[in-house]
Amino acid sequence: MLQLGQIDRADDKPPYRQIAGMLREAINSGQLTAGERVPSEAALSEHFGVARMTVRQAVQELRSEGLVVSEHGRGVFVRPAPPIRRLASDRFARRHRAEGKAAFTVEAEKSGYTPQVDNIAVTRETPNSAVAERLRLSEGDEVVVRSRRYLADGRPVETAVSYIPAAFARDTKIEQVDTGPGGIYARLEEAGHTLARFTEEVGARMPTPEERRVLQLAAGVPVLTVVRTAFDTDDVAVEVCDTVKAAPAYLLEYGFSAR
Amino acid sequence: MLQLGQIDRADDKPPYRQIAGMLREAINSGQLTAGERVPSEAALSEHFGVARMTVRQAVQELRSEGLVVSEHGRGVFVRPAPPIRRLASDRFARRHRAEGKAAFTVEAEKSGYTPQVDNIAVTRETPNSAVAERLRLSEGDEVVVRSRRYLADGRPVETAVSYIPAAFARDTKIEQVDTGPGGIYARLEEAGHTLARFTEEVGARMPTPEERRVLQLAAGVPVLTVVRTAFDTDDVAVEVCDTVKAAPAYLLEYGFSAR
DNA sequence: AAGTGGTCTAGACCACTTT
DNA sequence: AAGTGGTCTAGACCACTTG
Repeated sequence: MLQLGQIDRADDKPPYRQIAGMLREAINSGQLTAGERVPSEAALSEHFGVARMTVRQAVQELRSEGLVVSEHGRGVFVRPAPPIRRLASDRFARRHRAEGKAAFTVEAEKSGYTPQVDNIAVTRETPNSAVAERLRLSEGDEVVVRSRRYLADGRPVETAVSYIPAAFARDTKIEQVDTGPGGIYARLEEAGHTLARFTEEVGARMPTPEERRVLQLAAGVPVLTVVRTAFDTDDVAVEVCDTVKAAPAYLLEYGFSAR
Repeated sequence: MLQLGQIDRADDKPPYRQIAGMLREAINSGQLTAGERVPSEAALSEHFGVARMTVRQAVQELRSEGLVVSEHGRGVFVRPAPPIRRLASDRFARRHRAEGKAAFTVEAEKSGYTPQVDNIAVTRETPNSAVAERLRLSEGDEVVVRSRRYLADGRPVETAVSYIPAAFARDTKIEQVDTGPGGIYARLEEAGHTLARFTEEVGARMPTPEERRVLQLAAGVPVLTVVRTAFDTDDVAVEVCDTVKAAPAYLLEYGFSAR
């Protein structure tokens, strides 16, 4: 059974913080390991001699740090660290497309998980200003919007929305649900837009409730946002891809020169 | 005065979520703008006809999303969006060092804020395995550890810890608090380690309580982590720099080729 | 002094999971 | 049925900020 100290009523830190601190320490020191159940709120409330609401406040603090997740009717558990997926910036290299593989498939093979894509939707829309600016579109130009969700071993890890100028998608499979081997980048290259370079803008924030639902994120888990723009050999922006990734599941790798 | 609806007791969503939803909507729709005060807990509790604890739970939800911040004795305020600092990957270009400017100074000039560095500490330590591995050090090799905190217009935005193999720091200013114009990269180059390339590994997570304190982060604000490794022209790793950035204040920009 | 959020109590009923 | 977390009530006292 887990050993826990007692509250010091003389301490200026409020009881709920002291309790949170002791539980955090138990997790960090390995007394409570990943997946293990934290003592029930009733047990903690009795052990520390405080009201249940006070214990709940302590647990809430750990939840918001992402240290534990609670499951209704089962208990509170130490969050197991998900396998980290390293994304190297060569994942869009032409040699992969030449083999008919999309970027997500390439990563999956390298990291050894089962890739899956669902919730694919394709529409045609007038882009918002951020997308229009990146694609240097004129007022009224339309884009093909491809949204989808990626899963690794059945767990959602990322949502992505691609925006391709409608003019570039004409007479290609880009506007169909199945884009064929190598994905949209392969289709763009066949249409004469040989890809030359990409830029990525990386940020992080807390997810919206909608994103939490789609990515099945526990409370207190942030997301990484990556907006990628693809340019062809004429330095024309041919695609903007807006992705939202479950932060704990990713490590992004970039390289650049000192010149 | 802010217009708010009423709770629907027949709705399957609990009252506190309905209240959180209405407040979130008021913020997103612009009825409540950045910096503005949210109605007091007493006022909300009376308006909705619920106990104060129920209102607090709603506000807690918004706090954990980073939408609002509360100030003891003053009220709850819509969080103003901080100015975003875009970090381009040319910020370590040699031309900047040649002008005697460190990377942080370069960004500051471009973005128009006042840069500041404090909490500088320099020690000599045996590195942990992650650092030792990146620097390809042998058992027992020491590193010079330089830690500091960066502020923009007086607000903490980033902490950084650099690890430089002690062998490379010998007879340089690297082990002194003031490293001179152009910073440690300029000193490394003077010592014959001309820089060739960098790699960066980017992730995001919730901050530790210590990081929240040092970066003065409100509850529910994630951090971006960037681990940069610098290589010289012989492809020897000469520095590892571990940084933790307040996520809302940053957008990282990277470019790479399609080859 | 008045108003604000921070913390806490001692209950209650509910929904969910497991036995 | 028993145990778990989820939600809620109706109070209380405190610390902090402002007029």
